[in-house]
Amino acid sequence: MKMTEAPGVNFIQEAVREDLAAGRYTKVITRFPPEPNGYLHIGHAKAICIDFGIAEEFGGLCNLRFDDTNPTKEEQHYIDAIQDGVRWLGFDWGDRLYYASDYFAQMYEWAIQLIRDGKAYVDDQTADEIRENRGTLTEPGKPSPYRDRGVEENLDLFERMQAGEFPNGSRVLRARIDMASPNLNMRDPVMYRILAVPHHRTGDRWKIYPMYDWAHGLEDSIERVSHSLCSIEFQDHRPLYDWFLEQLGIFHPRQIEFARLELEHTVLSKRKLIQLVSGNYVGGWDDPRLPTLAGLRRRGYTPASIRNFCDRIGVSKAHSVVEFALLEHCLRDDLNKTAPRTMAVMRPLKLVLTNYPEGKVEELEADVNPEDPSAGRRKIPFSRELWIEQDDFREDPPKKFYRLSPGREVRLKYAYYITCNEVVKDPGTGEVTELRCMYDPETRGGWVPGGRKVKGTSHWVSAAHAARAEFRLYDRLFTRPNPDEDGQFLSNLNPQSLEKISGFIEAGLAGAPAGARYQFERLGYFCVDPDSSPEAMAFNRSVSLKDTWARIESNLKL
RNA sequence: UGGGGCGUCGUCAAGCGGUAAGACACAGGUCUUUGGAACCUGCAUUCGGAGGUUCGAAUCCUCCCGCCCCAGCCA
Repeated sequence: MKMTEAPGVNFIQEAVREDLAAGRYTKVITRFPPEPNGYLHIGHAKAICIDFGIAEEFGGLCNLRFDDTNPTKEEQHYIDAIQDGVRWLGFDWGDRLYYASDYFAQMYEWAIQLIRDGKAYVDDQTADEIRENRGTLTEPGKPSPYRDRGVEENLDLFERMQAGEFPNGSRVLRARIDMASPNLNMRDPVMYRILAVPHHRTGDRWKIYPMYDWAHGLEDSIERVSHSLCSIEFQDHRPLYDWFLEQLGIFHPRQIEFARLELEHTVLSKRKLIQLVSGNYVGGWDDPRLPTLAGLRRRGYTPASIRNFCDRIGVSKAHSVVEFALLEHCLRDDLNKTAPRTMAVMRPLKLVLTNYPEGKVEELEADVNPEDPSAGRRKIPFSRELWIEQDDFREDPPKKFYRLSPGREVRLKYAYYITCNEVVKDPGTGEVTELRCMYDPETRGGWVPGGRKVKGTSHWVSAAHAARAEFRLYDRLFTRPNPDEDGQFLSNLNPQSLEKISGFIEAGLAGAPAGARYQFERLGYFCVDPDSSPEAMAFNRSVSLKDTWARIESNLKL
């Protein structure tokens, strides 16, 4: 890594810095405010990194606040899962765990204040009427017939809304702002709706629930949040956010918006993710092909790699779609330094060393991680019959193919030089079923005293010692970079996004705990899936190693 | 066509009037018991377009073009 990288100050850091310098705020408080109605995904990870990152950078604090203002969609188990996800990502909110629902009483008081000031009114129009009278993008809205109701009547009606006297949806409380505003959000937005349904935290205490625009700024204000960071679609809501705070004359946080993350070949909208899960297009919220935190975690992504990714994509207001390759790079970068190496064969081809004594077993030594000498060495059993990768042999090798072929000598990693003498085929299909080779006893460990070089090195496992294992190979979930480009994202699913194959692992790996990560040499990074057992190990391929040969070969074909 | 926002390399993204950072990707090379990693080299005479201001413009002004968001009693 070069040290020429600029300090990198994004526009939010700049704004916070200025606010502090100007004395507008004395302490930086941010918040991550998920609604507990779904699972966290990598887009949330970006927001989490920004929210907690800004707080930390300026010596402040970040609140974890559940924005639980809509009991029809929210559930306790989402609250648990979200906390688990934030913690896993590596962030700590300490004792700053808050709920919007804890502020409902205060919000109610403030609503009464606005009614008294003539700045809010109860509207008896139906939802359809409200929509029709809101006007359009080019035409102003029409005032509600109830807009000029007297203060006492509004007060009475509002109290009775909360008392449960009216059916759901029959009335709303609206802010009295400007029905002709070019910003639709300012055309007398709804503050409360009647929703006599039990809330997962407040039970049946409330018959009315606050809307986002009314509630969010108040929540921020109550918590003395200095900088309320959110995504770009809330820009149009900022005038309203500010309006409520001004009318109430309470502590006024600053809302700053940034572009949300989009990733190629996947979807990050709650709605689409739900469709994938409930339609059984994937195995669940933690399907390793999903960009959910649970999915990435099961796939083998490390928290550090995701944080690093969020760091590298930067923060701006420009609509951006990041290539998947960057996320993969961040994972490889992390795992290369930390993952223990081991050998596994995904697509086995039998190899017999004809001059190696039958029944003999040697213990050979190998690095656990060549990038990290402190990781030590490990022992691997070697014997006469081995499994190697089918891809490592070509009967008729193309140009630049350095691996094994008839008459050619290659190295078995950490073991011996071998030469292929005979190719055994299935007489029926012509398929290569076995390679018969000779090893050079002088090359033990994979070195040759004189310096005779060999161009290829293959990984292998001893047939007598290896354990069977399942490998789950994942590919992009969608074939198109922008899956919903045609509005038909479900029809753009990649039918080859999951391939399960059976191969061999070093025996010592059986029994490795779920979540354990390894590099299978020359193949990629894998992690133990939770549905493994010592007798039936299953490994998820987190990401492959870069494959130069595959690139050369595909360039040759072009 | 109302309002808001955004347009700098294939993808992100610095740049804040003084003569286009960096990362990923890609291409070539060195090295190598992972065709991995590491290392080296190359990769925007140009910043959506056109005018203008200026000794000097990606940065300032004007007009134009394109993309995104907003008409939930969702957040």
